[in-house]
Amino acid sequence: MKAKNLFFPTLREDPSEAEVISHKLMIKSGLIRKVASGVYNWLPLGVKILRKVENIVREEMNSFGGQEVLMPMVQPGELWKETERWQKYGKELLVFQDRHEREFCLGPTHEEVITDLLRREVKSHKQLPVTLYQIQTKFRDEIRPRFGVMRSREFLMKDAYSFDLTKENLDLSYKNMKEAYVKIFDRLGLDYRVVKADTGEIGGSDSEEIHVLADTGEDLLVFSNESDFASNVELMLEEGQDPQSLKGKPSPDGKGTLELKKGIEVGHIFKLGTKYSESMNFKIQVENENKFLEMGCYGIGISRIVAAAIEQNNDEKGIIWPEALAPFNVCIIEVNPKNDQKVSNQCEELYKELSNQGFDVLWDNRDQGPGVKFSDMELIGIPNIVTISKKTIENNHFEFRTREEEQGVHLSLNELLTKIKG
RNA sequence: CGGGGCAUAGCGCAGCCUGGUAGCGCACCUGCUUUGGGAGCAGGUGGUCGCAGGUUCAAAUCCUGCUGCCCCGACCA
Repeated sequence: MKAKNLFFPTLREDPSEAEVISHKLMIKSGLIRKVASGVYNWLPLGVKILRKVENIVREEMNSFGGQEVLMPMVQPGELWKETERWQKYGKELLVFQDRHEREFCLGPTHEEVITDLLRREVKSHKQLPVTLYQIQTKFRDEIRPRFGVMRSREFLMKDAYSFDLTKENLDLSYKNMKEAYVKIFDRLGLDYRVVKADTGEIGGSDSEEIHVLADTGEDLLVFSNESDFASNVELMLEEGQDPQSLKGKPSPDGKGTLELKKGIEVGHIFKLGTKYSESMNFKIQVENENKFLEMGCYGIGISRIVAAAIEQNNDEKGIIWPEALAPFNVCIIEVNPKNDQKVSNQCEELYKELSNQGFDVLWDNRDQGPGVKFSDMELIGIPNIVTISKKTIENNHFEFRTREEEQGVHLSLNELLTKIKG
């Protein structure tokens, strides 16, 4: 893509509305703009990154046997009354009436809708197990939205639901999903941990969270320094206990002592058991018995991952995208093309060559000085930077560096291609 | 909802204390120059000072109410 055709309004100064680094950088680099508190526009560059995350999640969901569906954002009140969450979910549930004064809510999650869907369609154990997922916009009327898309009211989420006949099979589906999650977060290239978690309002038995480690995280996590014990502190605290008091204590599994770290919750997997199948009467006959379905639910905060990735990967110049999330693989900085007609020509050639090789290239052909181009490309975090100028043409080479390097190296076309392929 | 802060040009801010009809930097427009790290000079465009009411000869400035936004807390798949 040519930068002239990309709508990415970058800012020179820090936006006054943002406090945490990821929020500042997302606004500054033209990924998002605020519409209202906790509600954001995603601009082209932001959408590109969102899609990268989505696609990794989608690929792994599919390869682990999940099937994609799309459920509505607007949900009828009756379903929520069946599970009694119409009352219990609290004010986070944004409710309203349609013109016929029927009650609806904006979906903060989809257990009710998916259970309703499957109880109508699944009549035999032969149709099981089934795991469905969607990537869709959720709305939770947070008491205090904050830190941009990190804790917004409207956000993009992948939510998956598994349906099994027995607890043993639920265990398998859960384990399967956990594997998929590990695969996903490995591919995303983030420093993350899987920790034991509270099951909270949503109910159920086992539950684990996936956290991206970052000092600005809202959750405190405890780890053993010797074993793989890891938990959200919530689970370890007595009433009124100071989390810091856990530090240095022996790990509950008897191996090592505890240490604390902060994390951003980006995924959560649950064994729901029969909580929803019972309240919504979803059962299937096996032999002479009617059995309630064993359910699991599995969330990933897609938009939150974008913020978490930035929180973990930035410097004073801007974002440093992990390869898997970068909106472009390479940018070509065209330095002062008016100096020499050949500059643009060579940019065009390289642009075509790299594109043909399957790279997503951003050619900065804007009518700007080199300083602006370098700063912007660094701000938006393109991992590989190629510079073409009168000088590089006279010397018959390309200048190349990665986002994190200060100094460039001089390369031939072939060397450049190998380098970018990494 | 409790505590704190902010609201003045597209963005970042000053002016407010001590009332006299709005300013700076960046951006934007025009021209010339410049061209490897956010260019220079000259000229220019752009504001119901968040909204409503009050005090006053006169309000961005003082008073009251409201709204929005941010931060801390409570809350939170």
